[in-house]
Amino acid sequence: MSDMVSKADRTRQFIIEKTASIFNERGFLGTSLNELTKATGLTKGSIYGNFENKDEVALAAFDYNFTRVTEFIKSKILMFDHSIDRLLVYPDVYRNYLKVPFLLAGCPILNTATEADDTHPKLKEKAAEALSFWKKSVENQIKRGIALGEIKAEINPTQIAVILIAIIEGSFMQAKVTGKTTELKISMDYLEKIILSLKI
Amino acid sequence: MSDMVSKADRTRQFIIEKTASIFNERGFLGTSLNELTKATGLTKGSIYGNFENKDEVALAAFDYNFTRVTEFIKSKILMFDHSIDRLLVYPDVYRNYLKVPFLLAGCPILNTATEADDTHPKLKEKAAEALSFWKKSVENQIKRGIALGEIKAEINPTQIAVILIAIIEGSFMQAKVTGKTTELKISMDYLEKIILSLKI
DNA sequence: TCATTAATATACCGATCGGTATAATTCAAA
DNA sequence: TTTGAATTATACCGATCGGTATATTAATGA
Repeated sequence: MSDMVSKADRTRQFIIEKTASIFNERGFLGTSLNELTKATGLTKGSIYGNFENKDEVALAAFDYNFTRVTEFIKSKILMFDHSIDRLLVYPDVYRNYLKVPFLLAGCPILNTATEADDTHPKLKEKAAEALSFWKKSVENQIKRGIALGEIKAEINPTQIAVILIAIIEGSFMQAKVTGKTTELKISMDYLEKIILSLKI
Repeated sequence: MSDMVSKADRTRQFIIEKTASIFNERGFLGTSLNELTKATGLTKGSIYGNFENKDEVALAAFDYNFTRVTEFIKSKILMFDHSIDRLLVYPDVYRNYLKVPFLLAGCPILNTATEADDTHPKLKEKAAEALSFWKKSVENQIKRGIALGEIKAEINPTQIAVILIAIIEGSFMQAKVTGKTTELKISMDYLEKIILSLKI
């Protein structure tokens, strides 16, 4: 064994990477196994040798999609020290979502949540966990700002987190369906003002 | 002919009414013709005698769903004269979405937009038109308020409309996926403050 | 090098998909 | 009451769905 990573592990990862964007773009029901074989160049048997069923591929793909966005945001956030600058990363990233390849098909949470909420409990649960993680991250960022004396102490972290997420997701949907970035720009300008108003 | 409405017209309407909520809840791909026959008690031949294909049923169902929400909101709005009171109808309705049967499965625009944006151009177009209509309605309500001296003249109607829609849709998604109304309550409280801040 | 196992490909399964041709039925007007 | 048209039901189509048993190939350790 050369590197402690089995062939199967690598193939599994390969399948996830090649299909994740398809799941995000077309949804669970909109993605057939045939498309998975086309995207990977593998056969059905090969895919089912690495995953139990379509569900398992979709769940892994969601994790991959969400992690990609999360890591991207995280790397941008870590470029700043001040809590306000860190929070401003959100409007900055989503304002330019056309330039972020893996955001072009939309936010994985929004896409998954709306498709799965009444049809696919396991994917819904994934979306719920991801949403909770995002909310917690924003809350912690705000709490950090308060602790460092950068953000007003009377600010309610949960409230700001919920509003921030709502504005991003809601305007993201508008942008996707209208095909224009006007609404997104308006919303991100507004979100910036909210964030700046937190400053002490 | 008894009432100028043909049997076919009535059957067509019957099919729409019986299937609209299914399309909204399960999506276009998630709704099979078998489910349509079960929901209506009609057969496939009967459905295809009144609609050209599944697309046409789904498009009609979307119109029906959207009209229901629109009419509901409109009736509430017309109970008030003051522009601020009228705008407050939005947070009031969505805050209590659990009590509005046809909102339980989610907002038709959000559901349709996220499923169709990369897969179903015709449905996407419907969602885009509906969104545009909603935005225009809010804008007009604000313009009316400005004209009547009820809303500050420096307010940008488009901006407020976009933000209002974003907050509603974004927090609605959170509510649906978490199964809790906490986020919705927080967001609607915040939206109320925004609306009240428009007052002269 | 050889045997063993892990990984992939082939070929197929029953079920369901959306859709349709045609037959049976119901309806409205004469 | 009869007739022609409008409406609905029956029975079926080919295609595709997710999934699997089995054969083939490739990688691994002795």
